[in-house]
Amino acid sequence: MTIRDVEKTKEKILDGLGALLAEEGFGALGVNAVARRAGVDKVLIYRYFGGMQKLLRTYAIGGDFWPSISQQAGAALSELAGMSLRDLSVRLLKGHMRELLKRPRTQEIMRWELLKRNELSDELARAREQQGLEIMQLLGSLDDVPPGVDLAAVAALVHAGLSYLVLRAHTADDYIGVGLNTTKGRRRIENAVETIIDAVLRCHSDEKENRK
Amino acid sequence: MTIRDVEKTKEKILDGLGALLAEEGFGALGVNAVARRAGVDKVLIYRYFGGMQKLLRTYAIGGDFWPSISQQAGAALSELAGMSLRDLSVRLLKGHMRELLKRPRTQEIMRWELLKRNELSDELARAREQQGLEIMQLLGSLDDVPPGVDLAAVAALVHAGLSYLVLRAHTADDYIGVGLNTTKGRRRIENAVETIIDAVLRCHSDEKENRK
DNA sequence: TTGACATGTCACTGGTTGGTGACTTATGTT
DNA sequence: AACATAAGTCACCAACCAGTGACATGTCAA
Repeated sequence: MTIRDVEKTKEKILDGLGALLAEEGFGALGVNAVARRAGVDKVLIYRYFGGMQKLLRTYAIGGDFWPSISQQAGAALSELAGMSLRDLSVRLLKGHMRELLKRPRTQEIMRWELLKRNELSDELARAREQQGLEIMQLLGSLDDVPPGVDLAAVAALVHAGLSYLVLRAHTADDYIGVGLNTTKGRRRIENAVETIIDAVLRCHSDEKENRK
Repeated sequence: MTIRDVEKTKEKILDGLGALLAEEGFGALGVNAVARRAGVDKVLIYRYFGGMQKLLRTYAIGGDFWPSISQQAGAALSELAGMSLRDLSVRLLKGHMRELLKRPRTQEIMRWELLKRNELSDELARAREQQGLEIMQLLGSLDDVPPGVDLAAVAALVHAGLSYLVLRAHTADDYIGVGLNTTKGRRRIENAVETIIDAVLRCHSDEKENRK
């Protein structure tokens, strides 16, 4: 009765998984649920993907979930070369938040990544880690990195903070008095990023002697 | 045959839930699993707690999950009064990470909080938010907050970053090249906190004019 | 001691899960 | 036209799930 088109069916399955993930979260995931949502017999999931695990892998690896460096920066890679370390850092961090806000499915995958360690989570982490390192390489190549500042650690901390605040916005409205779901709150967060980057990149003297 | 002690049984159930949560994560949660783990008939969960939902609420609200302010600061409240804004901020943030690292069940609750919004997640968020505001009040009362710096937003960002890195350590080993499960990596993160706080609290001048 | 009730055990339901084998039917090749 | 194979449907399995009713038994008050 139905048209027989493998690619189309595969697509339906992946779309169904994505929709289910975005709307219900991964708590609702399962072969039956995905098949039902995709309007497809679940046996096809086994035949085409080899089971739920591999389907998830195909989905998470293949999709357009992870914004590229230029997407995060909001500019072509060629333009980035001329920027100052400060501008580049701020652009990338702000862009990270902005892009992540636009991608509910990516958020869902990130939430899912926090749960349980397995081969897939490791694979996702590896891919993401590589991009992070590329970005740090880009930043580190600039010559005005202040001495005594562990830029990677600072960037990791701020980057992680932005990620968490975006993920947290899904289930909470405020974080230490900062609104997570208002434009005002988001601007406060963006300004905090600027404040931190500006301060760290400028005030680097007497960092060492002060610590001990 | 068995001793009949309601309180003991309730405790067994809550302990079972906690152990299950810490070891398997909330993916494995359920009336049957908890009852099995606690060595108790599941019907008692319904009788004593009114179902899984309310059991979870009792668990999450009642337990010693959220470190107090003095726990985070690693000092009595009375001692905190004399500290500088810089020292207090650093102590609280570092303490937050340290305490969170020691509490796998709290981590699990936090992961769970990210998933789905409901009455319980709202209640947890409210309680946590209140403590966060208390801390900010404590910090804000000090008179050396630099003008033009949104301390709450900066604190929220760093606090969120530490939280995310701790949660992430469960399923990944690195974050932008920073080790999450090594003492060296944790020290880098702690130093980054210091770097940021130091820089933000000291370099506040010409913040405004520079932005535009 | 008797009776009432709280405490805990057991068995069962209806529904869902992941997974598999058998089946029908369309498609494309010879 | 005959055929092999791929595409999709269907029925079924054992295991698990949440939830409930019936029952046995310990505890305590009258």
